[in-house]
Amino acid sequence: MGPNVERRPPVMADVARLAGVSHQTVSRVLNDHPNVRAETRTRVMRAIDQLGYRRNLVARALVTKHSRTLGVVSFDTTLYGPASTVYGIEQAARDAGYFVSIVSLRTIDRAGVNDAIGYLAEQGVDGIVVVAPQRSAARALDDLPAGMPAVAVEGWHQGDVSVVSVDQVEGARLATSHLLGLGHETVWHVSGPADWLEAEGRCEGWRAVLTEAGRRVPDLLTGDWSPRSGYQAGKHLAAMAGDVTAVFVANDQMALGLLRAFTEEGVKVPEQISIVGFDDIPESEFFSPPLTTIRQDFGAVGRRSIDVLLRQIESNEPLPHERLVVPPQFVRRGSTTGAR
Amino acid sequence: MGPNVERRPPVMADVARLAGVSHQTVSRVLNDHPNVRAETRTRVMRAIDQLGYRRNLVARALVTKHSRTLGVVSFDTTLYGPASTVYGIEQAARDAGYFVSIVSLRTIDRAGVNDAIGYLAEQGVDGIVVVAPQRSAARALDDLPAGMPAVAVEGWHQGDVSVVSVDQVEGARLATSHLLGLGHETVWHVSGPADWLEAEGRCEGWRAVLTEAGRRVPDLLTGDWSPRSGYQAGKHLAAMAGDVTAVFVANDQMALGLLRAFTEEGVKVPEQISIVGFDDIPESEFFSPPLTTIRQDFGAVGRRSIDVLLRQIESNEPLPHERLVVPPQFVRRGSTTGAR
DNA sequence: CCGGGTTGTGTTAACGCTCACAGTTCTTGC
DNA sequence: GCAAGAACTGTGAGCGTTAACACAACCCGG
Repeated sequence: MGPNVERRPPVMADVARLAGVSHQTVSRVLNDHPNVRAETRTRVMRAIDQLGYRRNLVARALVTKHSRTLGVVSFDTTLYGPASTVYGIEQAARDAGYFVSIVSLRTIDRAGVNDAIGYLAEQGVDGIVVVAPQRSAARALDDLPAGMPAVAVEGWHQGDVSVVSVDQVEGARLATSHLLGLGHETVWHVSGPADWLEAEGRCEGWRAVLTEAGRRVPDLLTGDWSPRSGYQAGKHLAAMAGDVTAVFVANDQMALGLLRAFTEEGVKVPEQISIVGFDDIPESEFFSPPLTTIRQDFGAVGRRSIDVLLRQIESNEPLPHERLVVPPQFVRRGSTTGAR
Repeated sequence: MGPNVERRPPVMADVARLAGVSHQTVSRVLNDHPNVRAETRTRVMRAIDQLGYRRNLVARALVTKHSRTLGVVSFDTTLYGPASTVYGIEQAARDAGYFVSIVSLRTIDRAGVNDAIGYLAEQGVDGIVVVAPQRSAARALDDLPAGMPAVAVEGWHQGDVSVVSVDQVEGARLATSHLLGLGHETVWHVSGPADWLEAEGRCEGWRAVLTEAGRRVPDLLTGDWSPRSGYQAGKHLAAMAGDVTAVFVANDQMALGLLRAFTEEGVKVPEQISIVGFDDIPESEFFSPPLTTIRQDFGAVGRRSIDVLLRQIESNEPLPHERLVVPPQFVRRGSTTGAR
C-alpha cells in the first residue's frame, strides 16, 4: 500500500504527524486531558486508529515511575485455596486498572520468596501481594525493598506489613463447637503441616474450644493437605473407631481421604463418626455424605488485599499497618450428626 | 548516615560514580559481558550491593524492545484444568527467564479476549499464550496485533497460530473403548457445554468409537463441568437404570455429581453402572469408588506451549505454525467393571 | 479596543538504560 | 623495544513517553 513499508509499529510522533499536531497533543488526547479542542481530539483519534497505534506503556512507566502492575507471589496455584485467592486478587486488581504479574513458587522458603520479590521489584511493580501461608515464607517480608508497598495474604505477621486473612481460629471454633454441640464427648483433629500458619490457626481454635469446655484433647494427627494423607489418618482413626466419634479435618481434600478410608473399613459417616472439613471446595457438597465444612471467602480476601495495597500505593506517606480479617462461614451438610 | 539523604533509589550512574567507572561498564558487569577486568568487576559489584542497587528493567525494556514478560489470557483459573495449565505455563516461563502477566477472564467471549490481548500488547509483552477453550474465544486469535508471537492452548484453530493441546479425541476413545472392552453394550456420555472445544473433542471421540463398533449412540446429556450438573445428569440416568450400564463423563467433577446421584438413588457403581471420568483431579483417587479416568498432563502442555512461543520470539522470521498434541493417559480404578 | 485571564497547543528536557563507536591500555611476537 | 592487534573502558545518542514551561489565540468587562 504505497510507500509506507515501515514495519516498526507506529509511535506517538507518527500519529502526531498524520494528525498535524504535536506529539504532546496526542499524549493529551490519550490521557483525557481537558484542554484539547473537540475537533483536534477527533482528528487525533482518527489518526490513531488509521495507524493502529497503541501506546507504549513501558515508555510511559519509565517517566511516570508507575507501571500499574502489581506483583503476586504465591505457592502452588494448583491447589484450590491459592488458586482462588490469586483469582480474587487478579480480578480486583484489574477492576482497579492494574495488571498482575505472578510468580508461583514450587517450593516455599524464605530465599525463594525473597528472590521472587526481588525480580518483581526490578520489573518495576507498584506493589506486591505475598500469599505467604508458611511461617518461613512470611518472614521473607522482613526484608522487602525499602518503600515497596506490600500486603501479606493468609500470613501471620507482626512486622511491618499489612495482613489480610480468613479468621482460621474462628473457623476452627465454629467446627469444633458444632461437633460438641451435637453431643460428642470430644473432637479429634487432623491438622495441616506444622509450618503452615493456617494449620496452626485451625489447631489453636480446636484446642481452645475443647479446653474451654473442659474436654480431653486427643492426640493430634498431622497431614499434608493431600487426600492421601487424609486417607492415612482415616485408616488410623478407623482402627480405634470405638473411641472416636467426631473429627475436625483441616481441609476438605483430607476429609475426602478420611471418608474413603472409613468406607473401606466399614465405618459409617455420620452414624459412627461425624466429620467437619474446611474450605468448602466445589466438590464437598457432592461427597458421600455431603461434607459439613467451613467456607472461606477467597474472593473477599483478594479484594480486601488489593484495597489495602492500592491505598498504600496511592497515598504518598507510609500508612499504618492494618490487620484485616475475613469471617469464615459454617456450612452444615450431611457428614455430622449427634453422638450415639 | 552522613549527607546521603537521597531517597530516590540508586541508578546505574550512582553505582558508576561510586565504583569510579562509567555507567557503561556497570551495564557490562550486569550483563556478564566478557570484556571486563576481574578487578573492575568486583569493584562494581561491591558498589552495587553497597548501594543496594537494582537494575530498572523498565528502562532496559524500552531500549531493547524486549520485556522478558509473557502474557497469559485464561478463563476462570479457579477450575483445576485452567489453574494447572497456567501453573505449568508460569513454571516453564520462569525457567526460561521470563515473567508472566496474567489476565483471567470472568466471562469468555471474543471481545473480552481481544481486550485482554490489547492490554497485554500495550504493556509490551514479548508474546502471548491464550488458553482459549471455547470456540468464540479461539476466534479472537484472528485479530492479534501484527507480528505478536502467540500460541493457543487447548484451542482448536486452523488459523494463523500454533496450538498446543491434549488429544481430547484420543482420550475419549480410550475411555469409551475401555468400557466397550469390558463388555458393555453401549456407552452413555455426559458432555461439557456445547461451545467448549474440549467438550466437542471428547464427544467426537466417544461417538467415533461407538460408530466404529456398530453400537447404538445414546442421546447425549450435557452439563456445564460443575458437580451439580453431573448430579442432575445422574438423577436422569438413574431413572433409566435398566438401560444404562456405562457412562463416560466429560470431567471428574461431573462424575462426582453422578456418583452422588447414584448413591442417593441406590444405584451401585460399578456393579450396576460403570463410570469413566476425565482429568484425573487429585480427588478422583479417593472418590467412592475411586474413579477410572483419563489423565491430562497439564504441566507438559504448559512446557510445550512455552517452547513453541519462545522459539517464535527468539527467531526473527515468522515460523510455520505448529500443532502439538500431548497424549492423554488412561487410569484404571474402581468405578468400572464388566457388564452383567 | 485593550489588559488579564482562560484555553489550546508546541518545545524542550528528562526518565534509566543499551547500542554503536571511539578511545585507551595491555599483550605479544619478532 | 615497537608495531599490530587484542582487551578493556568511556562517550554520546536515542528508545517513546510525560512533565514543565512557553507561547499563541481567544474571551470578556470596563
